Amino acid sequence: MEVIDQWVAEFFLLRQHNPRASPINLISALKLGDSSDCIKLKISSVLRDISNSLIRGTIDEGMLDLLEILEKLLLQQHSLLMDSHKSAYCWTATECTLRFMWPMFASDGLFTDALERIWTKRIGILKESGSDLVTCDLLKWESDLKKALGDPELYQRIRETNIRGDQSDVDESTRRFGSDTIDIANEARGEREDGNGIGRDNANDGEGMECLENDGIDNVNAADEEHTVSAQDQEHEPSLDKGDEMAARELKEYLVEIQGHIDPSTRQGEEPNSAIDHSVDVTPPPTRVNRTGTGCQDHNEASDNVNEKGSDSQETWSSRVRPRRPTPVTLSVSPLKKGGLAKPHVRRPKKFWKPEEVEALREGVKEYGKSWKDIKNGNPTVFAERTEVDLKDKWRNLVGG
DNA sequence: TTAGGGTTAGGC
DNA sequence: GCCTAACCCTAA
Repeated sequence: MEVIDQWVAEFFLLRQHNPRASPINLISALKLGDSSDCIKLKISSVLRDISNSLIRGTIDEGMLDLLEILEKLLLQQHSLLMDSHKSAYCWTATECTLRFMWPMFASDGLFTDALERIWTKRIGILKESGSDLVTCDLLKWESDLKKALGDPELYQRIRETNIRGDQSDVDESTRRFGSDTIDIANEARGEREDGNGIGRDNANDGEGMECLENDGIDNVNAADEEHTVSAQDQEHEPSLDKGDEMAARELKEYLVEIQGHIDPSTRQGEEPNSAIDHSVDVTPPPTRVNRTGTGCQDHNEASDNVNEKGSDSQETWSSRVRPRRPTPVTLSVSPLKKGGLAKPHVRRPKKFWKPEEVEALREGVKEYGKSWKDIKNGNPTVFAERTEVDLKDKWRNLVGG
């Protein structure tokens, strides 16, 4: 019976795209056991909930605790960390920082505090422990966010390209695309489609937003999400607070259960330890800052965040910002057929082969034959700026073919 | 992923 | 205009 329950749970996790529905409910109802597979399934359900929270903008820093605990649990089971787990951590950390960028400025201090609290202290500890949660993307975000502190132009650019879309200034046809939904969902699935995540950004993403190696939070379908959330927002807006409150409570209870796997002394009904429950109050003062006419827009006033304290009646900020794209990384080789070039049919600048490249190619052919991919992978430094096709073409020239 | 034909750009 | 090297496209 438990096997069937697992199937049902897996099906639910794979198919449900409603950010307002918590998969934890079903997992709990099915009364799954504590086997390794079941725990992974439960972890997946938590990741799905975090994904939903990101989509809805209801993420808070307590999620970072949760994700860190999940990593410990997986380590205990000698299981590998899922990419979606790492991505969730990166996005959550970034989201919890970005929310302080709008409408405030760096000089207001809250952004600085968030940098110190999340990136310097929390992630600093992870770095020291060699955590797998510290990914390339996370480090790039850290670099950019800290750089933005002393660079008003970068601060402004990040702020403008990562805030949530406007709900009042845009016309009806574009409103839905201004929502977090499509972007988050695109991010989640897009990189599976185009490999390197290149060339799929909208105009706001600007130059260089090219790198995303992870596969995002699993199972999110952009079209479904977009449709679902829009419809849900329209149909159920009056009950948002109550529903979110329940989801927050479910998630917290679930956290206790998961933590129990790590620390048997922690059991259902007990309060999570302080490491879990010390999520900060990220609700900024209720006063509004005048808009500056930078193209940034006013945002949805409806509060949909009960994970943050005091959000019942006052506006919160988590619904305004969310991580959008990984930080800029310039590829050394343009992807030829994946839309990575600004315009189609723009040729790469001609780059003549250096003698050491030719020599490495000769050696590579001796070792691997005409397996251009292996040759390139066998000498990634020398061939950093060459594609497999380049290698093939050069060899053709060399042998006079 | 690879092979092979086509295109482009620069030198002569 | 021809040759060459590098880049691009497409079929298998």
